[in-house]
Amino acid sequence: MTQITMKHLAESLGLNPATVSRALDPDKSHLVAEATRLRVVRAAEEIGYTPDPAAASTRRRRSSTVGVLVPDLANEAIINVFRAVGEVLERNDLTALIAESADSPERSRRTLERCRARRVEAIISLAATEADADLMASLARTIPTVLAIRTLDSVKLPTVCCDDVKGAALVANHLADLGHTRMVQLMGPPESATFRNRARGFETAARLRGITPAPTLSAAHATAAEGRRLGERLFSVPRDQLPTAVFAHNDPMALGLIEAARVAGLRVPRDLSVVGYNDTTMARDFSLPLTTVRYPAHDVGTQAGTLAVSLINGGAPPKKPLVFPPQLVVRESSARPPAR
Amino acid sequence: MTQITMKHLAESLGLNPATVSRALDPDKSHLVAEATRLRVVRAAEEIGYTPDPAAASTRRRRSSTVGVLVPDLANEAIINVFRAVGEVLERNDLTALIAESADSPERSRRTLERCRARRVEAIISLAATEADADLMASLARTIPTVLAIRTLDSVKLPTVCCDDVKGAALVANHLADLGHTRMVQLMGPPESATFRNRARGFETAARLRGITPAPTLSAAHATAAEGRRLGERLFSVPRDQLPTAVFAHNDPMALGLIEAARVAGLRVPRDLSVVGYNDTTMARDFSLPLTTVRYPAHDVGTQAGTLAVSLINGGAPPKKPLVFPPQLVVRESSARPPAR
DNA sequence: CTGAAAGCGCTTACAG
DNA sequence: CTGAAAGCGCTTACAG
Repeated sequence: MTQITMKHLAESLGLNPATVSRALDPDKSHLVAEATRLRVVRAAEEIGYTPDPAAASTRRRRSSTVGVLVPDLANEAIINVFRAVGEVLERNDLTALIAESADSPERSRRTLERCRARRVEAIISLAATEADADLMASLARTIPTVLAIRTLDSVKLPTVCCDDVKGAALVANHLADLGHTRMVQLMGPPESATFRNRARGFETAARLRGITPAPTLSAAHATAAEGRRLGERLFSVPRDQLPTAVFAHNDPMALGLIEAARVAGLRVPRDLSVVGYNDTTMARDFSLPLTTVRYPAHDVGTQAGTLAVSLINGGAPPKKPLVFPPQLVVRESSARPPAR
Repeated sequence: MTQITMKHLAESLGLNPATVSRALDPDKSHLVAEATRLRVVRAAEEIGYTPDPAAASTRRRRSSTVGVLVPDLANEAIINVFRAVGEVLERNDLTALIAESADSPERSRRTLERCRARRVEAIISLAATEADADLMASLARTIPTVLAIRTLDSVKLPTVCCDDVKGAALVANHLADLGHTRMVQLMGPPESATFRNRARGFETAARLRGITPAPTLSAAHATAAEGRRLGERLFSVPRDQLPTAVFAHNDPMALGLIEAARVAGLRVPRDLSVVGYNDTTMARDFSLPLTTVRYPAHDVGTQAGTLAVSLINGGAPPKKPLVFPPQLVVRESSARPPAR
C-alpha cells in the first residue's frame, strides 16, 4: 500500500503541487481561484487524501503539537479541565500530547524532556509542583508554558486557576453560618498549590469569624482511602472532643471520611458535617449527596488552552494569573451542629 | 531562538551529518566507531540536542505514532489498561495519540479519521462498539488495528481481552455457593461487548446451578447514578419479592446500588448481597468493601501494546483473541442470603 | 567506518 | 492566480 502524496493528486488534476497545497490549506486557499480550490478539495475528499502532517511540520518548522501534563489520568476533576483544553487545541489544529506525571518529580522530568524532544509549540501543565519549578522555568525560556489548576510560587509563569482561597472561605463561612465552631481540615498533599491555598483560605476565613480550627490533618494522597484512614484516627477520640464539621480538600477524601464516620457510628450530617471540593460526579452519586465546591473546570481549561494558543502566536503573557471563581454547592452532608 | 540542527552539531564536531545521525540512532550506531559515537552522544547531551522527530518521520516514512481510543478518560478501569499500553509504546519509541470517543459513533469516526490523517502506524481501540465496526474494518485494511477490552462480533480483528464470560460465571457460582437462588443482574449498556459477555456468562452459569435469574435490569450508562436509580426502582417492591443478590456489571453501579439499598433500609450484605466488577480503588475505599472481579488490566494493556508493535513490524495477527482470566475478590458485600 | 548526494512529502519565497 | 525551484531537517542508499 504505497502512500498517496500531494504530487500524485496534483498530477491527476494537471496542477502543480504548490497549487494543491494552497488549495488545501485554509490559511492559503484565498490565493487560489475558487474553481480550482473546489476541484482540489473534491478530488482530495474522493480519494481520502490529507497532507502528511509530519512533512508539513518539517517544512513549516512548527510541530503543531502541544504537551499537556496531568498528574493523574483517572482523576475526574483534572480530566474535566483537560477536556476543555483539548477542545481549544483541536479547534486550532494543534494535537495534544498528553502525559501523566503521577506527581513524581522523576516522571515529570522525563515527560517534559520528551515534550522538548518532540518540539511541542507549548506546554500546559496541570501538574505543577515546586519540585519541578526550576525545570519549568528553564523550559519556559524557550517554550511557551502555561500553568493550569496548580500555581507555582517560586517562578512567575502564565497561570489559569480557580480561586481556591475563596472556595475554601466559602466552606468556612457556610459552616460558621450553620453554627459550627469546632472545625477541622483534611488537607491534601502540600506539593499541590491547590491544597495549600484551600488550607489558607479556610483558616483565614474561620478566624475572621472568630473560630480557630483544630490542627489540620494531612493526607499523604488526596484519595478516599486516605480520607477513610484519617477519619478512623480522628473518630477514635471521645465524642465530646470531636469536631462538628470537617472540610476535606476534595470529594474522594470527603467520601472516605464519611465512610469512616459511619463505621464509627456517627451520622452525617446530624452528628458531623462534611464538605468536599470539586463537585465530581461521585459527590452526587455515592453516599449521601455531598456539600462541595464546584470547580470551574471548563473555564480554567478553555482559558489555559486559549492562552497557550495566544502565546504560540506571539501574544504577550498576561501580567496576572487568570482566576475563576468557585461556587458552593450545598447538599445534604452539612447541617447545624448537634446540640450540646 | 533559532533551532539547533544536526548540521550545526556535525559542523562543530567536524563530522558529516550522516555520521551524527547514525551515532544518535541506536539501530544504526553499530555502524559508527565507538569513539566517534561517544563524541557525538556527549556533544549532543551537552547542548541538549535530539533529532527532530518530524523530520525523521518524513524521511523514514514512519510517523512513530500510534492512535489509542478510549471511551472515557476518567474511567479508572480503562485508564489502567491504557497505562500498560502506553508503557509498551514508550519502550518502543512510539508516541501514543490518545483520543476519547465518549461512546459516540460520531466522535469515534472523527477521532479515527484524525488518526488516519496523522498517519498513525497502528490503532488500538479500547472503545470498540458495533456502531463503528464497519469503519474499523475498513481502516484495518491499511492500518494495523488492535481491539482491547471490548471485542467486536461482526468483524474479525486482532483482539486482547478479559474472559468476561468466565468472570461473570465466577460471580454466579460464588452467589450460588452462598445459597442464593434469587439473583438479578444490573447490566451495562449492550453497546459494549464486555457487558453482553458478562450478562451471558452469569445467566449460563446460574442456569447450570439450577437457578433462573430474574429479568435483567438495563442501565443506560454504567455509572453510580444509574446503579442508584435502578436500585431505587428494584427496591420499591415488597420485601419478600426482592432478590437476595445483585450482580452489577461494574463497581460504580454496584456502589450506587448499595446506596439505594441503604436508603431503602436494606442492610448489605445481611439483607442483600451485591457484587461488582473491575476491582477499582473505590471498591476498596467507599462504602463497605465490595466483592468484585479483578480485571487483568495490566496483562490486557501490555499484550495489546505488544501486539500492535508486532503488527507494525510485519508480524502475523494471532488467529484467536488473546484472553486473560479475571479473578473473584471476595470482600464484605456478599454473604449468605437472609433466612426466610 | 565515514562522506557526499539524493530524497522523504510537504510549503514558501520568487516569478510571471 | 499558478508554476518552478528551493529548502525544511532529517535518513539512507551508494561509494570508497
